[in-house]
Amino acid sequence: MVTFDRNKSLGHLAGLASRLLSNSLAKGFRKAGVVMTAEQWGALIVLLNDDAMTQGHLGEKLYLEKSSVSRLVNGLEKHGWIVRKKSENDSRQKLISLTEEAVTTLERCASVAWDVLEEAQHGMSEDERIVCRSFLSRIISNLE
Amino acid sequence: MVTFDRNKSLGHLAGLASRLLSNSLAKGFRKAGVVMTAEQWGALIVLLNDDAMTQGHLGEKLYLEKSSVSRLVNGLEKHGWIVRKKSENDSRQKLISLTEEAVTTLERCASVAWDVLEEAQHGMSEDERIVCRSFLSRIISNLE
DNA sequence: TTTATTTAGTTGTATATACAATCTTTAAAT
DNA sequence: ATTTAAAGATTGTATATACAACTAAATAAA
Repeated sequence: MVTFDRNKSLGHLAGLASRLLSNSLAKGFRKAGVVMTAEQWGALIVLLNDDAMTQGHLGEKLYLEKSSVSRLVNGLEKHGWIVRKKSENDSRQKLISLTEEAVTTLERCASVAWDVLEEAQHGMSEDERIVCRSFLSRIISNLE
Repeated sequence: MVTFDRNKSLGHLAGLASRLLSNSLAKGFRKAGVVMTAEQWGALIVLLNDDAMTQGHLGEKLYLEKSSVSRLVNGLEKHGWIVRKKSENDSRQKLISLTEEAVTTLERCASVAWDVLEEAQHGMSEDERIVCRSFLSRIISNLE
């Protein structure tokens, strides 16, 4: 007989924590008047810190398949948060950069994101938060 | 200026760890000759421990919307891993139960899942693993 | 230089998931 | 008893993601 206690499984816990975080972020943004998913938020933050990158580079940062990047960027473009520009050096590449509107919107979302992260880690000391993140980083590097 | 270090964000780390775990599981199953997603695996394990439950009950266990359960169960049914039976007490309900084939398949998958979880937690002591899971549980209960 | 290979993105297809709308059946209210 | 409300499940629609196949452009090989 297979016995696998799913409730104590790392996979279950990581998946659920991640999903609840994403859902809370999206709900918080919506309540603040911004229709934005957690994944879009993550991608825009990457672009905010390192603007005008190719889709391939964005995919490396987000650890996403190029096809997933393509569709994620489609959504960002539809919202008017980014623009695609053909690279002059290499016409296969498309450079993604944030619009002014995106920067304004991110300002509005930042406090929401902060609050959600705070709620998620409520009752955890700063040291515990650091240890928690280090465990997740360990898992990531183990599986990369 | 918004400054949000995504690389150190809990959301980023939890999301990526969860996604890598799911991908590794699916790849491991595929390599073992079973085409099964991590989510399907999770649902089947729930059913293995507590068979013949309604879709609503399954959704509670998995923390999924009923519409998501409906489609997840469609997939399981298509694979021949579960059957839907109308409840006799309440004809709105559908009782889900595992097939023999599912049990056999789960046996084959169990060692793969074990190996992936082991790989993910490589270098972590048993105590650390427990602490890691408790952190994730804390996050889940904070957001629930 | 012509051909073969690699690289960057897109599109097809499939599963995962949420939210809203709908349908059917049961339970509650009048 | 009839009407209203609630509950269980499905379907429509949208985003997220992976994998495979494909297109176009740049590089390497011949």
